[in-house]
Amino acid sequence: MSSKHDLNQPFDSAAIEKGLYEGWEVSGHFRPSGKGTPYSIAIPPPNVTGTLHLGHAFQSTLMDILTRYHRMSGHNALWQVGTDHAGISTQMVVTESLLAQGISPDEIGREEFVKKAWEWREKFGGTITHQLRKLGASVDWERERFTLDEGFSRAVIEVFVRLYDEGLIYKAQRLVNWDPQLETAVSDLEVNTEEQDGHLWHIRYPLGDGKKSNAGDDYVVVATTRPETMLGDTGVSVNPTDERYRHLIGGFVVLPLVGRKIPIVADEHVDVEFGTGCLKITPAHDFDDYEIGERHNLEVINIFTTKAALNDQVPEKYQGLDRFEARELVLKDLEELELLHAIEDHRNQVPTGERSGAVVEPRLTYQWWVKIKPLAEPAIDAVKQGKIRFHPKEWENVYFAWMNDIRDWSISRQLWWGHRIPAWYTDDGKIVVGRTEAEARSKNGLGSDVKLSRDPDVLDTWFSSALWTFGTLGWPEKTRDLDTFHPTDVLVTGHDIIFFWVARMIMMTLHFTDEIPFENVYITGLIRDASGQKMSKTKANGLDPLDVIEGISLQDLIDKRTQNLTQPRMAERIKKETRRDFPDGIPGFGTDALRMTFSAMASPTRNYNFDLKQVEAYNNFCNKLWNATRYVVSQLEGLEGITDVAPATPADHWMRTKLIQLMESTQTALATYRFDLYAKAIYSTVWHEFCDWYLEFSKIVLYDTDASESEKLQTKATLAVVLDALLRLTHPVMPYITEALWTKLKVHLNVSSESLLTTKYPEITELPTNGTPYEDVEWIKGFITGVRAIRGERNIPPSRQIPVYTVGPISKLTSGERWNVEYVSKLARIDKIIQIADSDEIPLGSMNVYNGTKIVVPFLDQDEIDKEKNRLNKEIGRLQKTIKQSGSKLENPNFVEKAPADVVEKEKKKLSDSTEELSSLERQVELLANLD
RNA sequence: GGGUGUUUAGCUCAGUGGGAGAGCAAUGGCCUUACAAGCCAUAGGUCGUAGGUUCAAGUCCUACAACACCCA
Repeated sequence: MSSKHDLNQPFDSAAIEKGLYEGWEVSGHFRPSGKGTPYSIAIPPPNVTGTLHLGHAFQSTLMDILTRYHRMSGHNALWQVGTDHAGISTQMVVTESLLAQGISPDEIGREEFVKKAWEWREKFGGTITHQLRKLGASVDWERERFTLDEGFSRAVIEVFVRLYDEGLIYKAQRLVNWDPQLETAVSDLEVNTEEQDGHLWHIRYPLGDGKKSNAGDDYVVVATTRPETMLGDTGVSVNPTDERYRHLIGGFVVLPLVGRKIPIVADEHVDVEFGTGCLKITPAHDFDDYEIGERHNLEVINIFTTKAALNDQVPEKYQGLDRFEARELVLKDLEELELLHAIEDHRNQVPTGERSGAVVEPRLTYQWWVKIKPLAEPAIDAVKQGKIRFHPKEWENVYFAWMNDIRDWSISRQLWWGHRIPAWYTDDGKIVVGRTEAEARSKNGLGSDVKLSRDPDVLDTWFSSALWTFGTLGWPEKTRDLDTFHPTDVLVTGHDIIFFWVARMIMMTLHFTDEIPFENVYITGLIRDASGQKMSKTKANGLDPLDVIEGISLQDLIDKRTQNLTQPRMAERIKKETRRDFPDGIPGFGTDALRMTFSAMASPTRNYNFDLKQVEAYNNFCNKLWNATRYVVSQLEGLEGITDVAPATPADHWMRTKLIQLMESTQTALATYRFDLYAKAIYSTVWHEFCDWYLEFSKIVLYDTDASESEKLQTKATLAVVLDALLRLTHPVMPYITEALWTKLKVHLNVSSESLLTTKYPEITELPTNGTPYEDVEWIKGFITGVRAIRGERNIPPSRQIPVYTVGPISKLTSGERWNVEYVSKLARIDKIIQIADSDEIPLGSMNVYNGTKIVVPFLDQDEIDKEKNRLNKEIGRLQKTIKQSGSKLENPNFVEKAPADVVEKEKKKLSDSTEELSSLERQVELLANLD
C-alpha cells in the first residue's frame, strides 16, 4: 500500500481515503482467500435504479465490519454483492425517461422497451455500486450478480417450472389488488393503507314488491364510502339477527341509476353497528363483498377498465369517466332523485400502491399463484427449532405471526421488465409450462405445428430475490461455491422486509436446497433524522451518505432537496428547515467517521436518530487517532523490526491489561451483533486509556534522562505493539484511517502483510497472572485524579507546581517503584509529596480522600478557604447519604443473612470507608471554621 | 380491535437484581514539547406513573399513561 500520507500534515479524511479502496480492490483480497472456515454474507441486493441512502450505507457498514473481521480472523470470507432488477421501479423510471425523450413505450412495443431498459441499466445502474465502493465495502466485485442476468434467470425459470410440476404454482381467477396507474396486479404486501378524511354517504335503495321498512319507508338506506361502486352492486346484505331488516330478507331492491333488481341477503359478516347495518354488495370491487357474494351466488359485475375508468357495464352516461369523476356525478344524480339520505364525515382507510401511490382497486383477474402453505411449514420449523436465529429475538414473533396466517402469493405482474413467465397457451386455452418453448411442447406432446403464445406476464421481483443466497452461488448447478458458502452466515436487513424477502428466502431455499439460507438474521432499526422524523422523499429530510462523507454547501443541499419534489408546495418549508438544521451546509466528515457513527448507533432498538453531531464527534476521534499515531511514530524513529517484548514499567503492564480487556469486549460484542458496544469499547479504550493515560505515562519514561535504555526501548515497543493491536481492532469499522496509519507504523514492526485487510485480527492472549502493576496503576490514576480535582476546583494552572501532603497508606508510592512516584509527580504536577502521620498537624488546605488516603493541597492564599468549605460540605452530604443507605442495609438482618457473603462484605467496607472519610472531612471543616 | 417496542442527565443513548453511566451540549480553568477537532476539572437524574415479588428493583411481575411501529 502507498505510504504517501504525511503525518506532519493535519488530519484530513479526504486525503487519507484517496486511492486506498482502489488499492484494496486490485490487490484481490476482497476475494475469498480459499483458506479457513467459510464465512459468507449475501448483500440484500439494492434496487438497480436506486441510489445509496443512509439505510443502505448503515447496513452495508455492518456487513463490512463482519466481513472484514472474519477475513482478518483467517476465515474464507465472502461478501456476495449484486443488484436487483426491481420490476416496477425500473419500469417506472425507464418509462419516465422515455416519455421525457418524447418516446411512448406503447408505440415502441415490448421488445424495444426491454432493450431500452437494459441500456438504461448499463448507463445508470452502476450508481449504487459506485457508492458502495465509496463506503469502503469489501465485497467481491468479481462475483457481482444481477437478478436478471443469464445464470440467475436460469435459476428463476428452474424454480418456476419445478414448483409448477409439483402443483405448487397454479393459475386462477381471483380478486387481486390492482394498481390502476401501473396497470398491474400487486401483492397484499405492496399495498399500504392510508387514512384520509372522507365521507360516509347514506343512499336510499327503493324496496321492491311494495315492501316497507320498519319505519314505514319504501326504501332501505345503505352507507358507503365509495358511492360510484354502486353501479356494480349485485346485492344488499343485512345481519340475520338484525330485527330492523329481518322481514326484508329474501326480497329485493331496485338499484338506483341502473334499475337492476338485486336481492337482499342475510349474512353474519354484516356489522349491525356500522352505518345503517344495511350493506351494499359489490363483489367485483371489494374483498369482503366478494366473499359475501360467493356465499350467496351473487353476480360479479366488473365496472372498471384497467385504468379504473368506468367500462361498458354501467349506464352510458357514466362510461369512460374516471372513478373519482364518476363519484361526483353519481352523487349529483342521487341528490336530484332525492335518494341521498345523509352525509357523514368519516376517516377512510384508503389502500394505495406502495410504488405508484395510486389508490388500489380490487379487481377480478387471472393471475399465477404460489400455493404457500406447504412451503411455509418447514420455514416455520426452521426458526422454531433455532436453526435460524433472529437478532433481536423479538422479531421471530413477527415472523411467526405472518407465517402462521400466510396466504397464497400472487406472483404474476403485468409488466415488461422482469423474468417472463415460462408458460404458453394453445389457441384453445390449454396452458403448457417448460424451461423453454421446446420443452413445453415436448412435455405436453405438442408438435411444432401447434400454435403457442407465451404468457405476457413477468414474475414478481421478490420471486427472484427469494432465490438470492443460492442463486448467486450457481444453483441449479452443484457448484463448489454452493458447497462452500451456503448456507450463508448472516443476513443483515431491516424489519420492513421480513415478510417480503426474509420469509420468502427461507421458504424457497429450504424447498430447493434442503438448506437454510442463513443461520442468523440481524434486524436493524430504522434511521430517522436528528429530531426523530422518518426520512422521506416528501419531507426531503433524508441525507445522502456521500454528502456526509464529502461535504456539501448549504445552497447545493437546498437545491438537491427541493428538486423533483413529490409535493412542490413543500419547497419553502424544506428550504427553511434545511437552513435551520444545516446553517453552514455539511463540512464532510469522511467515510470512517460515518461508519463509526453507524456502528455506535446499532444498538438493539427499532429507531435511531441520525445526528450529524455524532459524526462530527467520531471525526474528532479520527483526529485523535491520527495524532496519537503521530506521537508514537515519532518516538519509533530509527527502530525497526519491533516484536512484542516483556513490559518493563507498571504502565506497560497496565496498558496491556486494558488492551486484553478491550479484546474481550470486542469479541463478545461482535459475536452478539452489538456493534454499538464494539464501537464504544474501541472509542473509550483508544481515547480514555491509551491516549489520556498511557501516552502520558510513556512520555514520563521517554523524556526522563535517568531512564535506562531498556526501559525506554520497552516503552517504545509497548507503544508500537499496542497501537498496532488497536489499529487492527479498529480496522473493520474504520478501514481507511487505520490502513493509512498502520502503513506508517508497520515500517517499525516485524510484519510481512502489506495491508491491514489481510493482517491477523488480534487474539486474546492470557491475562497477566500478576495483576499488581494493573492495580497499582489504577491506584495511581485515582490518586492523580484526587489531586487534579483540587487543582481544578481552585483553578491552579498546570504551570504551577504544588506540594501535596498525604495521611494514610501510600504504599504504591513508597514501594520503591520509582515510576509510580514519577507518574504522580508529573501528571499531577506536584513538586513535593510529604507523608505525615495522622497525629501530626495537617497543614491548612484542600482535602480529598482517596481509598482511605487523605490528600491535602495547602492553601496558597486566603480566598480559597470559602470555596473549599463549600466543596467539603457537598462531599460530606454525599457521604452522609451513602452511610445512611449502607447502614440501614446492614442493620437489616435479612440482608446480612440472605445476601451473598461477598456482597455483605463489600457493603461493610463501603460503610467503614465512607465513615472514615466523613470524619476526616468533618474535622477539616471544623478546622476551617475555627479560622474565622 | 389485536400485537410488538420505547419511556434513564438539556439532546442521543448504554445499563448483566447488589455502589445510577457514556457521547454530545453546558460551566470554570489551561497555548502542559501527539492532538484547541485538544487537555484538566465541574455541574446536571422522584430511571414514565401506580402497585407487587425480593433482604435488595432502572433491571423481574401486573396495571395504567404517552409515543412509535406492525397486523386487521
